[in-house]
Order: sequence, then C-alpha cells, then structure tokens
Amino acid sequence: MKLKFTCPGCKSIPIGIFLRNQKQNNMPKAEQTKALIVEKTAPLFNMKGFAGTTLSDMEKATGLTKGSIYNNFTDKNAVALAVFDHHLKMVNAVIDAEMGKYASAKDQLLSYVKVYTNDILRKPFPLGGCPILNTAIESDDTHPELKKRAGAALMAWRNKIVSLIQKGIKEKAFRPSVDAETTALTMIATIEGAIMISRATGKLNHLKTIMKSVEKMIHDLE
Amino acid sequence: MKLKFTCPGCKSIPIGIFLRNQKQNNMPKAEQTKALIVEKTAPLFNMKGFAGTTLSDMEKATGLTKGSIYNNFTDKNAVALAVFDHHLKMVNAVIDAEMGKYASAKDQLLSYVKVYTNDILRKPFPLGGCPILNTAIESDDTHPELKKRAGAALMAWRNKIVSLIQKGIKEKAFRPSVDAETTALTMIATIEGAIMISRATGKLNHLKTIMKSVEKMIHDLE
DNA sequence: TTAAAACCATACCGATCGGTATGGTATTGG
DNA sequence: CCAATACCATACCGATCGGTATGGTTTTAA
Repeated sequence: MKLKFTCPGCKSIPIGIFLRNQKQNNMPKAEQTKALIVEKTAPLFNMKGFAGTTLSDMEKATGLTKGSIYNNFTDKNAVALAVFDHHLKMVNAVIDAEMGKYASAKDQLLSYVKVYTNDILRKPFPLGGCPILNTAIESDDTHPELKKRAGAALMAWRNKIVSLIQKGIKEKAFRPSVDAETTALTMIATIEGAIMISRATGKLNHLKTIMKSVEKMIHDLE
Repeated sequence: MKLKFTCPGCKSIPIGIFLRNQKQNNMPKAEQTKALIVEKTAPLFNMKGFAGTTLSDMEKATGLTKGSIYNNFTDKNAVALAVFDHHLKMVNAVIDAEMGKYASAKDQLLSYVKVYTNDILRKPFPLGGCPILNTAIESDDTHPELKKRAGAALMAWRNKIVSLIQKGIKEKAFRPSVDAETTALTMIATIEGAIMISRATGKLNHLKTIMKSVEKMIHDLE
C-alpha cells in the first residue's frame, strides 16, 4: 500500500507533490486545498444548483474524497457559500478589468454591455451563466444564507451603477434629471433577464439583441 | 382495517367520497387525481425546484402515497412537466383576463405591467415567483425537457408582444419604426429580471421601480 | 347489481444521500 | 532531521432518495 495520496490526473505522483507543484504562493496548504475545492466545484454549483450538486459530484470534480472535503469545510453548505463568494470575485474582476480601460462614466457603464455580451461564455467566467442570477433564483425560497448573499451582490451592483451615473452627471455627460436608482435596477434586471432568455432558448442572438437595448438605455442618459 | 382510504384533511370520510365531493365536472377520476397531484405539487416545484422536490414532499402535499402518484404519472419527471404546463396555463389565464378588458394594443401591452406589478404575489399566481423564470434557470444545464418548455414559453410570449406591437402600429398608436422583436425581448428580460431582484432582496419596491421603466418603455413606442 | 377495470396504500427495493469516526500519510515548525 | 501537527482516504453510518411489485378497495360500465 504505497502512493495512497496520488495526483487525481496522472495517479503516478503523490498528491502532496502534485499540490506542491501547483503552489505558486506562500499560502498554507489548507488554504490551497480549500481554494482547489472551491474552484473545482464552482461550475457544478453554478450549473446544477445547490440541491442538484451531490457530494459524490464534488468528489469527482476535485479528485478528493468526502473526508478531505469535510476536513476543509464544515458541510456542503459552507462550500456553496465559498463558491458564491468566489464567483462574485471572478465576475467583479472581469468587470473591473474592462472598466479600468476607460475614464468616463459612460464608457465605464458600457463595460457591462461589453462584458455581458461577449465574455459571458468565455473562460474566466463561470460555466452555467450568471452565478448571481442562478443563486438568487434557487435560493429565494430555500436557502436564506445564499439568498442573503445574492441580494447583497445585487445591491452592491446597483450601488456601483448609481455611482457611475452620478459621476456621469458630474462630468456633464448625463442629464442631471436622470433617475439613477431606477436606471441601475432596470439595467441589472434587463441584463440578467437577457442571460436567462438566451440560455433557455439557446439563442445567443437574443442576448445580443437585448444588450443593444441596454446600450441604448445608457446612450439615452445623455 | 376499515376506512383505509381517507380524506387527507379530516380522515373521517373515505377518500373516494372526498374526491367525489370535490368533483364538479364529469372528468374521469384518473384525470381528477392527476389534476389534484399537479395542483398540490405545483408550489413545491416552483419554490424548491425539480432537484429540490422529493417524492416525500409530494406525498405530504397531496395526501397521497408514492404508489398512487406513480399510478398517474410515470415518474417525478412527468409530474414536473405537467406542473410546468399547469403554471403556464395559470399565468396566461391571468394575463388574458386582464388583457381582455382592453381593446387597444397599448393598453393590452400595459396589462403585463399591471399583472406583474400587482398580481405576482396573489392567489391564482403560483407561489415562488415566475415559473418560467424559475424553470429556465434550473433546467438550462440539467433538464433538457423542461428547458425546451421554458424556452418555448418565452418565445410564445415574445411572439405575443410582437403581435401586439404590430397591432399598435396598425392602430397608429406606435411609431412604424419601432423594432418589435427587440422591444419584446427587452420587455420580457426586464420583467423577469425585476422579479428576480425583488425576490432576492425581499424588496417589493424594486419590482415596482423597474416595472415603471417597462411602462415607460411602452409609452415610448408612441 | 355485479363483474371487470381502475385506482390507491402497503411494503419493500437497491442506490445514493449528506455526514463522520478512525487511522494512516504528508507537511511543517523547530 | 524529527517530532508534532495537519491533512487525507477508508470504511462506515442512518436516513432518504426515486421507484416498484403486490394486493386490497373503489369506480365504472354494462
């Protein structure tokens, strides 16, 4: 009985070395493994939902066993919460990166259109669509903790857009009469609805069509 | 061993008589029971989702046992499909009733605003939010049959709005330059997004705010 | 009214669910 | 390099999962 802990991929090197090789920072090992669990199970939770994701799914995805997973997280619930936070960080990173390219409030607002039209399917974005949307819908009647997080994420997003609109007004790019809160909420609703329609129908064109409306909405703030 | 089949509520009368008393039409009994199963499990599926709804949940909700349920439906899947159809019928009935009060395309379009602002919480509407939205989100990566139904419902809805806009153009109420398809898709996306945001945050006001935007969108077709 | 058909509950099935106790293995601080 | 600690896999747990075979009970059609 040797090499019990092996790399999930090649099974020829011990998992310790496998993880060590992965290690690119000075993170303690526990944190490293936690991060691995979160990253590998993230697509599962986003596609199959909390109820639809089983521990055995998580074992397959991570290459770890229940025992190891539960040494790093108290329960499935804790993993799901960490996954949501991870997703949120991921999405915000993409948005911030795009937004950082521009100086004006208007261009920064248009970053949402760009990201949600083009990047939604791409690599850094989680598989399974927008995690805020997915989490909000599943959790609203079943999972208070996730619901709270989804609600908070939406409100943070709204606040960000409101700030950008106010910035745009100061820059004289937008009318001062613009209702920032209404616009922010409507933008978010439309974007999320667009993702839902596009995914349910399988027509990426619907996403593009609706995002053009969002773009127009932003132009109309002038 | 007597009175084996008893009314789930009072347990003092046989279920046969209970169902007979419920009977208000000439539906065969099988259909009657099928309808009962669908109606009673509908809120479950809409709140907890397909994966989150268990057979034991369904037993509790219907007062029937697995045996009976599976005599009327081949499996849980078949119940979920019937529930979706039931939900769709319910929603359409509410919309059609409201729309029937008006003659002009514009007023008919505004029926969506009225219904989704006020009636979404009320009785004939299913608990747990919009069933099309909930089904679309859960099924898009997990349940092809439900996904297909959700997608079809969305496209039917779009077609309905497109027709109303074309009708409005003929009535000279709307500009002929209006892009009916884009408007229809955007309306649906915004409405569904509004429901999601409102439910995740627990703020009914957000629904109202966003629905005002939809109302404005309709007014701007003039 | 009665026999045939339809319906429903009981009891049961193997599989899998989320979760845990245990002990061996690797990592880490000194 | 070595002990102490942290980590991970194995094996196992009771409960519940979705589903079914059986036989008694009620409807139904004649």
